[in-house]
Amino acid sequence: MQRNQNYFVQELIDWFSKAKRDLPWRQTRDPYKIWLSEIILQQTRVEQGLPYYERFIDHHPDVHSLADSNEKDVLKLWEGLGYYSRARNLHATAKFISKELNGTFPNNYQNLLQLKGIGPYTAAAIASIAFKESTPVVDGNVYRFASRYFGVFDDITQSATRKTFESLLRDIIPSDRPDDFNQAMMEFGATVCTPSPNCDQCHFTQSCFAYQQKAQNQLPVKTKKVKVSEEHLNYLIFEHSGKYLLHSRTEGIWKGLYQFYLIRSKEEQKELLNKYDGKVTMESEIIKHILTHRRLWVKFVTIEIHEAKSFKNLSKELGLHPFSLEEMLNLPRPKVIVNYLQQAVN
DNA sequence: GATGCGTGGTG
DNA sequence: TCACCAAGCAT
Repeated sequence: MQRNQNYFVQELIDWFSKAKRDLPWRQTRDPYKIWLSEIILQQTRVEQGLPYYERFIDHHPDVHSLADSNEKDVLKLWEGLGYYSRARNLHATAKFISKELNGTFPNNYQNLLQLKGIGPYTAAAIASIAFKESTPVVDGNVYRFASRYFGVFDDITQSATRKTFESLLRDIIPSDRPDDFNQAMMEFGATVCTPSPNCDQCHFTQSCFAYQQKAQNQLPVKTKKVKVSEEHLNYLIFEHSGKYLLHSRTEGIWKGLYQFYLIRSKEEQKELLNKYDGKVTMESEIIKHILTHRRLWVKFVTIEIHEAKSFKNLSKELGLHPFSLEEMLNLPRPKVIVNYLQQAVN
């Protein structure tokens, strides 16, 4: 196994030396230039970031020049690239390195990680490329390529999964060429093992888990982003002789806590009433109360939400989370609550 | 740990 | 058309 992995690493680095794109930050080991390129390339394609890199180097060839600039000018140079906090952090870090560190860059992963705008990926990239530290980078390309090649099914949207990949790669990253290995992994993911992979031009199909299992489209595992669609929270507030009808949640989050009756639905309130008319369910019994028992004071409060927001967070935001029974008895009158809810929606 | 942050490309 | 994605980070 170890022998096979050595073979994989060697083939990958050989491929990289032949196929790598000729990019300006690959012509230098100046940590300032490596750093600048990595910040620009965060969530940004090479073609989009390249002209910005050139412009920054023209205006600010070293960290002192950038530090002596002002934030407004830096933002002007950044204009159109997006994620503008990157520019503010870039400038702040340039000032820190220039003034506090006398222009000397931190030269290892842990110290780089302390700098503003530098997270796990960027710290590993700079440490390996500028300082030859054997620390693996894990970015979107690496997740894709490594999960397919090695057959890793961990959900990459879970932050704990980063450790799985770091550990796997730490075992195979060659200590003499961590820079080439890291860049080769990313370059391969960016040009061959793309989301819709180019397996016909891949060197590694013989030993690729996904290719052999025809699982390219199953990897990497990424839990689906929740589709954004409307949903209604229908709160039923019953009042009779100054008393309010509540119930205790029987399951899920907030089990045992009290709340007003709630019917979650995709439908508008009117369709909801039609849907439950005549059906024998707990909820329909409540609907019947609404329709027939006029002496009950009943108010429907319907709130439109998007599924993209978790129910838990939205409820908290709107102040709809259930209360203990004791708290519930001390609530203001329902009408006040209704007004509050409607305001919260606006 | 979930969420917001931006612009541009892709199938 | 549009969901998804691209060398992530801060909060």
